[in-house]
Amino acid sequence: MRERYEPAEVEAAAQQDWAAAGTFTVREDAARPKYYCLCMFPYPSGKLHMGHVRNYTIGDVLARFMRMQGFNVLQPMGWDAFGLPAENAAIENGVAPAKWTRDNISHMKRQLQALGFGIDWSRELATCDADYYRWNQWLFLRMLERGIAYKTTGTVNWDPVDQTVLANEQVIDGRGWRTGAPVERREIPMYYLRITQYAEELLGALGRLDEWPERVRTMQANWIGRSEGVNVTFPWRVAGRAGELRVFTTRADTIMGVTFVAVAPEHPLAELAAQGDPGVRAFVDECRRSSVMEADLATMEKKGVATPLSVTHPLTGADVPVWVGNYVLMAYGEGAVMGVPGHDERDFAFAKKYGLPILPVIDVEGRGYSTDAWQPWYPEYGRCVNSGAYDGLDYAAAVEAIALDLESKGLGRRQVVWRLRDWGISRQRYWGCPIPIIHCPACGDVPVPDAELPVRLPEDLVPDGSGNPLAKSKAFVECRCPKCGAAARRETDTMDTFVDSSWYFFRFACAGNDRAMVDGRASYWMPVDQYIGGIEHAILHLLYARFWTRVMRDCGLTAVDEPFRRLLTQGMVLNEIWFRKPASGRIVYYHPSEVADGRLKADGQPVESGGVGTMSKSRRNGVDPQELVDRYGADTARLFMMFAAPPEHTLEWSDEGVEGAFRFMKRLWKTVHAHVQGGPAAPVERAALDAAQRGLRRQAHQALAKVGDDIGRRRTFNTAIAAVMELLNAIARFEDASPRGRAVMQEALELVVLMLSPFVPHAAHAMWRALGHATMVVDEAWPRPDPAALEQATVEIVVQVNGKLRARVQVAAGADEAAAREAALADPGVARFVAGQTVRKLIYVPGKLVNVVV
RNA sequence: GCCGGGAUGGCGGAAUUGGCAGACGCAGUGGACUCAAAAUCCACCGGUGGCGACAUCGUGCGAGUUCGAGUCUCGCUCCCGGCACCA
Repeated sequence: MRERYEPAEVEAAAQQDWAAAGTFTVREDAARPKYYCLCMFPYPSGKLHMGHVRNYTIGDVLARFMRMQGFNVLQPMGWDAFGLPAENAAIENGVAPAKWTRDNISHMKRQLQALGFGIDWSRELATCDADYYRWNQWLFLRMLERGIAYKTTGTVNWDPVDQTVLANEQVIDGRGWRTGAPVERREIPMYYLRITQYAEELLGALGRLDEWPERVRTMQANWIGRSEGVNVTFPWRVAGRAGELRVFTTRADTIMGVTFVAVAPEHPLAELAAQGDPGVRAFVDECRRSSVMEADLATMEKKGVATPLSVTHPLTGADVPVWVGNYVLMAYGEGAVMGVPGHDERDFAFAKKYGLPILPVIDVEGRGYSTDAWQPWYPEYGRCVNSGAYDGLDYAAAVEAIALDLESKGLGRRQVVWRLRDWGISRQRYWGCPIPIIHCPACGDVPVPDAELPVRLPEDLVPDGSGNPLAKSKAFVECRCPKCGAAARRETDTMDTFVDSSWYFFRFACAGNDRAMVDGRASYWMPVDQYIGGIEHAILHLLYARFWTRVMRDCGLTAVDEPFRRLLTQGMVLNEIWFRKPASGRIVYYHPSEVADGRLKADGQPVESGGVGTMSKSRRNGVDPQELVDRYGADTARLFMMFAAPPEHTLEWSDEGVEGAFRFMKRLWKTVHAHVQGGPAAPVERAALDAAQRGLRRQAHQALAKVGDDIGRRRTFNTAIAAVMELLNAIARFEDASPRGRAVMQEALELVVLMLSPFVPHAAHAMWRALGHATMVVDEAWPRPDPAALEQATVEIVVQVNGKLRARVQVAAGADEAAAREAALADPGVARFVAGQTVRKLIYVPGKLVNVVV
């Protein structure tokens, strides 16, 4: 063992030893309990960022810890390799997305290896490989057969200059990101997956995901959005035509307060009205031109237009005018609402603006209602008034009575409506998984036969920003109809990349099978025991994966329905933001390393602080993990990230903090070095130790118990590391070169190395060898705390008088209340506060505390 | 607007079941070593009063429950995140 800690040398040697032994290559083994530890796979954007390092360090610590607990641990890694950035890079640099992606993968793989993650690389996959995405296509065809996948028209953002479809993130302030042209809405045919069919199950099962963060479960529940209500029919008749307008409402109790109905601009009734009314036509067309994004819709002014149509109130028979409103969403419920201005804020505003009558029909605890101005309590539940037969009923009774009456007339039924919508997976993009459909002029849309899968994506195309290069590739598009053999066109849309990430965890478990999507190996490994990734995937990715897994289950491919048993969402990595705002021109950002005490090092002039924020290229506050590893080694980088904050919190970058972690590594190394210079130590003779030796031994075993609990149960890696630091501080104070002292020292250092080995595996590997072991520390079992070491003859208890801390006294370990009372009252510090008063009561918490109440 | 989470020293954070507030680290201060600096080591490090022992206040604000509250209850303030014209 060298005296100096040389991370580069230590880390290369450890990695070589692991590789030579095939340490992380795992096989299914029915005799051992399995543990599948998975981190969300990265998008190969170029190089690793700090968020990756944090994510994969958390996973690696858990994987190594569980391995030491005796589990057969699988920790795989792959690449979420399809997506828009590869096309953008192609547009900028003229490089094919395939080459760009694969170059990035090989670079990032080397970086991951340098960080020492215990990954089974034999299972690596990239979603852009045909032997992966062929199974996307295969399962898509099964979904078509089962009616889970279907085709219908959908709305997209259309850039009229580039003649291309834009993703939502390519629309900036309603304009195309490259052309600046106002974006239009377009209706085009797209494929959808019927996730709504699984809404009830996806929502219900959230309750059983008790090892997921509450936050994520709530977010998913809100997203799925279950509403119970009544679907009400308003019949209409106009110029010889008749029909029924349906609306959904959760407030059937207010139905007697309906003074208008409003339909979405895309609603068939709006179209009908527009045919005979230029005013309505103009309004509907205006709505169509506005943004497709709902966030924008929400902030738009509420506007509407009256139509010449009216409908019949299902209970009163009154005529109710039909309006078209821009605030009515076609995609939710029936695309139409009943207007109850008395008790709905939007309807109230709408009625005020257009002079529609406002009729209060709910009385809330006798509070006075005025139609002059909206009051926040107007939508509260109460008793029906102005409602004929329903007067006096409360919310539940009124809904019940009204639903029954509507049902008996055939003009309504109770209904559950979901906010969740079906998943549109068609993307008019090149770099994605081709949708395996052939369009035949005679046979229509024909699925590609299984035997012809995969439909391979040509890898030599270079997008130029206008349209989808696939559509321009004759070799790809032109084909024969599988049914009739006639000339046909291949579908050029590709799948949403969320499809790729919805089942990759199954594929890791049965890598390399070219005959089936999954096999028996997947039933050994699945479900994933611990999944780790960013909170930004709390809704879409995790919901799609839960859905896709259920589809696989219903296709008989797996018995699992929840893919991820336990979920950890790690916080983001933040850094300081510094900038200057010139009088004219754009804000200039400075890297925190260029700034000291609020001044730019280069010119000594002040810069403005933007607080802390996520590391990003645009704000120039990123820290490159590579520089960190080059300078301090992977172990220090890993240690700092795990120590600086609990895994779910945001982590503020601190160069000083990294220095602190490095200092700790050097101190630990030096301590081990100094110890092993003394030659081999004898085994600990438990019975023959003096007080100081027993003390260190107790601290070591206490730390061991805490660290095991912190990693295994609490996942508070920061406190685990703090406990080891505390132990090392105690070790440093322990100066005892006697044979017995050296034996205790040897044991304590071995425990430190074992406890730290999940965090700093390379240094632990070297120090374990230095401490005299032929084995690799990575193969060691997690030690059990020795109960004998934890025993104490006396314990310190705190003494309070009236709840205020007044003294600490030593009592025998198993002391009863009488003994504790005696010791407490005998203490002079306590006596001072008790003197002259009567002890009314005495609380004793054994081994901890006495509270004297006077 | 609705839902969720949070607020503890100069900073990141700890206090796990209602029982010693501030573990551990960073920054800072003083000292040792050094010609000097870096590195390293030692000590101190919430406020106020006191030479000191010690006392006293202190976990966003206001109440409450309790022998005892950072932790529980009620009411506020502010911050962060999610959803958001969802009928």
